[in-house]
Amino acid sequence: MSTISKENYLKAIFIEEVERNSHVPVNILSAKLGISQAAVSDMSKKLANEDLLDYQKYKGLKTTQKGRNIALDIIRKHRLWEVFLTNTLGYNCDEVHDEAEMLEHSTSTKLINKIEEFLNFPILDPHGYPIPDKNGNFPNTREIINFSQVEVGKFYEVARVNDENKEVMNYLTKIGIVLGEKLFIENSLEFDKTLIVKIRGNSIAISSQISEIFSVSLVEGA
Amino acid sequence: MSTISKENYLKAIFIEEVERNSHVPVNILSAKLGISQAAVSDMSKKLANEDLLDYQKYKGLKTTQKGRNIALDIIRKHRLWEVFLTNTLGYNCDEVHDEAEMLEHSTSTKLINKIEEFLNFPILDPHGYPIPDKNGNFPNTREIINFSQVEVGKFYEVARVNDENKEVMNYLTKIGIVLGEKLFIENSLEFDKTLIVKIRGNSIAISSQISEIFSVSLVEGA
DNA sequence: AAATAAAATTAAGCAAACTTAAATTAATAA
DNA sequence: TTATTAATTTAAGTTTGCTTAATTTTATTT
Ligand SMILES: [Mn+2]
Ligand SMILES: [Mn+2]
Ligand SMILES: [Mn+2]
Ligand SMILES: [Mn+2]
Repeated sequence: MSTISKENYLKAIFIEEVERNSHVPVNILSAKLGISQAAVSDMSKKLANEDLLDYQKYKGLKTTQKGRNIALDIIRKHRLWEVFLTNTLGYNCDEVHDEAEMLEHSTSTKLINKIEEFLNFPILDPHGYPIPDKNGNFPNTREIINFSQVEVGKFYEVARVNDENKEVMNYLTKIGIVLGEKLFIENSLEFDKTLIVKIRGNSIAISSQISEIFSVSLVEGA
Repeated sequence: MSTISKENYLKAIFIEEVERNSHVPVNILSAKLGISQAAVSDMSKKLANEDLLDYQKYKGLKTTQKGRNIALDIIRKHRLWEVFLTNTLGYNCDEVHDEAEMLEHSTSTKLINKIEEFLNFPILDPHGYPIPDKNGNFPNTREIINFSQVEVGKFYEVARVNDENKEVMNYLTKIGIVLGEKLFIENSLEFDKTLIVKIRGNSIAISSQISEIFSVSLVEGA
């Protein structure tokens, strides 16, 4: 049986396994969910018994096809709610994540399909993450790279911003890193990978830690 | 702490205590929530300890001011969601109750206030129940009476239909008892209180059991 | 008023989802 | 390779919200 807790586990595991392209260590998930490792270990066994996780002791966690279907369903609900809150109700995009984190578990398939239609089938959420369709398929989107991978002398556009930490989001917004914003890479400092970036006419420095948490797409011939 | 379970208890108790105008017996709540009497008895103690219920052994249940505030908040969320599902997303009104029953527990104050504004501050839900405002006050509405109280020879308009039983709702819809429908009381059978009603040009019989589950308002000088 | 029935409570137990502490396994470093 | 550290699992215990069964209280009949 699927519960709120299990849905949160499956979603977090799926997102993490895709990013790492391999099994997710228990301690990573534990930190991400803010739940003890013992509890994660316990729950993993249960999810594996329900054929939702591929799990062997000490080998980390990965969703099965069945588990992935649930994860994608929750991700779809989460991201569509975020669009609804932003576009229809006028939320700021740093205020939608926590609401969506709750709503995603109280939303029937019928309801989310109606919301999707009402919103005119958006393909990206307010932070730039892609929204799976009702069959769990992601839309085709522009190629994006993490900001730490940019090259000096090129133009980029902010394409995706991490949405899980409000403090971080606020900081990014303050320095002008918001979805769709254009920027030019002026320089990269050798010793610590700090990037000097021209954005809205100002030159600012962006530390390597900050660079990790947002992504951009290349603006051709700019 | 307020949980989904406690919210459901408080809402059900409040609605029932208002209808009865007195404390709610444990067995009634038990039946209404589909939970054993033992569990209700247990939970009542906990809610009373949190000063949410006025409860003494064997004396039945009633919300305190504090409990009533929570109940009204949940009722407000429930009914506003029902309006949203019906008016904005095109649900039939017999399909909204179960969805709202879930959503009501995953909705922040901020969110429901935005929804209310988006819907232009409706005062009735799709079944004719009044929606409390953000201070927990009910709107002024037309006087309504239960259909079992109507008088022969008068015109009425359907003003409220029970929304908790889908089967019942479907039946009512089938015989034409839908919100706003006009009807004329032709006769009342002495022995079993069956009412003969002219509705949409047809005369139909409505049993006393059916009469109990919807309400009407008098149409003056019709 | 006593007997019976109904309602409510108490008792005992269970499953879910956590916790902390102890034990075990795996990874890393000397 | 052995010692140390880090990651993971197991064990034991808690809280919430239920269950059924037994007991007690209250209400209804006779
Ligand atoms: Mn989010
Ligand atoms: Mn969630
Ligand atoms: Mn309802
Ligand atoms: Mn509910």
